[in-house]
Amino acid sequence: MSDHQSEQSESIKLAIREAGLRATPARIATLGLLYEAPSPMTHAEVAEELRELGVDKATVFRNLNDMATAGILRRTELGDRAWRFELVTEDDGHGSAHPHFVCVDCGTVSCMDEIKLTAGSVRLSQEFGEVTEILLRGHCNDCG
Amino acid sequence: MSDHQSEQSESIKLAIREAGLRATPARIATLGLLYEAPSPMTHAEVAEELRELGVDKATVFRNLNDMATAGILRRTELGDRAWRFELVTEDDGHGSAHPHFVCVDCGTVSCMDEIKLTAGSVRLSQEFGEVTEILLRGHCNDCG
DNA sequence: TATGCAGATGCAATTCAAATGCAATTACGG
DNA sequence: CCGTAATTGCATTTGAATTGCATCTGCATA
Repeated sequence: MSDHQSEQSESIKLAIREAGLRATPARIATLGLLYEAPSPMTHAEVAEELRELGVDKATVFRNLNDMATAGILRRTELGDRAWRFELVTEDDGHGSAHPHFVCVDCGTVSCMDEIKLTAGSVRLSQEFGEVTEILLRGHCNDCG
Repeated sequence: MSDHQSEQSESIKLAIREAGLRATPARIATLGLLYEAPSPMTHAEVAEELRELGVDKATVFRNLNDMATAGILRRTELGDRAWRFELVTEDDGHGSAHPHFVCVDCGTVSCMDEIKLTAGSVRLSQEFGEVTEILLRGHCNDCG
């Protein structure tokens, strides 16, 4: 028991450093937030939460982008012209075409490990290039 | 032979009016453009093309949005914070899931009319919700 | 064919997320 | 504990997208 908080905090710091970035309070708080969040958060949402900690908007923006670039976060755009960020967990790291379902209403991202293209489609898709991501977007059951 | 141009122009006008909008030069030109386009165009791209005709940016923006709302155009967001528009054709039996390939390097968007999910995947995807868009992202052949 | 007007347009101004420049601050390897 | 490069705060800038408003115009009607 006892120090869940600091344990989590420690592993968060670790993750940040492993990504080649410094473990600053703003970044730790950001990851802590996203860890609790049930769905991806926007720049603005994170900034709002961190403002009371005295963290500047621009810092939040830079951190989210930097951590996304570093691979700790996933950055998605759901069609409302606002970037959303969520933690990238180890178990969704698998390499190539990795299908996700994104609800354009609530922003929830679900992994669809079983979804596949037809064999013919896979062949056809190779004529366009190397597919690294498959994204299905729509309205999730919770949002109707 | 002869007046292909005006024939097309006429059917375009028809389509606009059927959607409950007025067939103005700007709209006719917009649809003409999208008719030729091999893949969806952004607000900016259309505006750029129509500028030489003396059409204002704002007008292009409003028209694209209006025609999308009216159902003549399909408006999609491919993850790069730019709305893209393409004609909705009758034979778009795939009114819903219409696959696109987006090159994450050069931003080129291609239509993938033939790409399909396996039947099992379609069933599985319905457990998540109503899929309105299928997006494949990756590196196109030109970008390596 | 002439006419009225709701719908459409052009232009300017505004909005708002996102990006940037720079000086001050801070994490952290040594 | 220090030095330095990364990070931050604050102000400013960018840039696509949207809006307000006065002026036009497509087109339904007489």
